[in-house]
Amino acid sequence: MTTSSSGSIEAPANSRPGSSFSFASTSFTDMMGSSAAAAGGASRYKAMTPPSLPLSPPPVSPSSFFNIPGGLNPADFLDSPALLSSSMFPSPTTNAFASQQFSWLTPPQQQQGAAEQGGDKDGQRQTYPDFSFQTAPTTEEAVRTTTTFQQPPIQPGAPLVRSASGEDAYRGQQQQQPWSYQQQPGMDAGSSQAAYGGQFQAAGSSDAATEMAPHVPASGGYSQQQSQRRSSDDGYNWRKYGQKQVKGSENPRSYYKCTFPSCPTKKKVERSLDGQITEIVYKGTHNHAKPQNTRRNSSAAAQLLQLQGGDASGEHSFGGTPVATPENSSASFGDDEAAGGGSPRAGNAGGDEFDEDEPDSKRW
DNA sequence: GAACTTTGACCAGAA
DNA sequence: TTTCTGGTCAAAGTT
Repeated sequence: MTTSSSGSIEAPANSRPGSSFSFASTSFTDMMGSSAAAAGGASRYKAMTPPSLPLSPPPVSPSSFFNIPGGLNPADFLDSPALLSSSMFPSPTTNAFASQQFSWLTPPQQQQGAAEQGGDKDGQRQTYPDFSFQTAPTTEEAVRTTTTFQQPPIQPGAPLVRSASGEDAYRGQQQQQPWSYQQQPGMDAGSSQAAYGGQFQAAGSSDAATEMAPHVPASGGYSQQQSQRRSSDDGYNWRKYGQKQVKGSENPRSYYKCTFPSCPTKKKVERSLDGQITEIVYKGTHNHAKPQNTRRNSSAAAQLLQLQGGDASGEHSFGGTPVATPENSSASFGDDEAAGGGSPRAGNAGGDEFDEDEPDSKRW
């Protein structure tokens, strides 16, 4: 079984360019990975919390990453109902935005069923441009998770690209739109995604969030280089072992292996020329728990949960909906970049770090 | 010195 | 069989 997801959030068409943003969601598969599997794979969760509450404030340095009109308090912006409006986030029940952006997608479980029924030829890959959790794989068979990032949000008519391998994925569109946030060159999608959609989780089995973990530039000067070097933000450690220029795509594809001994999990990451992640494909499942006592497993998620009214252990709920715990998930938030270099503001809810950013944590 | 990235070369499967 | 392509290896360089 294969799970994948991708998604995007876009601001209402009439929103102000400076205050709107879009982001491509990560699959956050790991959020559901082990836990869901452990639970029998029957659980399905949906992120109810809007991605509007980044664990960290927007990058301090000027950037097109997130433009906030002058005079607009970022905090206010984050609290703005507009950011939480249904027009920007999928309905928890329909997975569709008010604009019906994702009306085309099939709920994960349905897709799974479809795959089982032959809906998906190989039955191995599906793309869920929504933010709902999916049942984690229950077998050891290779699981491939695709996370497709898009610069502009998925448009209703966006072309669905099917790769030679039969993988479906929405590719990031090259053309940029005024209302789309622009990721800083060199800043991986994780940063942006985490910043604006860290809470969103899609299902999967592995740790899809990898590249998307919240390496939000720390106010104290987060190392962008570090951010790029570290390929994993999903709680697992990855080692890049190859890079290829895939024919038919101008984006180089990088290959990563889980560094855990004997762990067969691999992932492919495609980045656009400007460094934005356009696709992530996971292959295999981790045969180990996420490394602990690592910054990767930082408590960003925990804090997030706390912010959401949950706690860092046990079952949490976003807006009343149970979600994977930081422990069992490799949600994008809570990784290296996020925790370690990236988002100290993630707080120390679950750990011992980020003290220097406590002010930020409190602020947020 | 360990861990990681980079990058050219190699290998295997598909056309 | 040959060619093409994706995936992987491994040495060298970097952090």
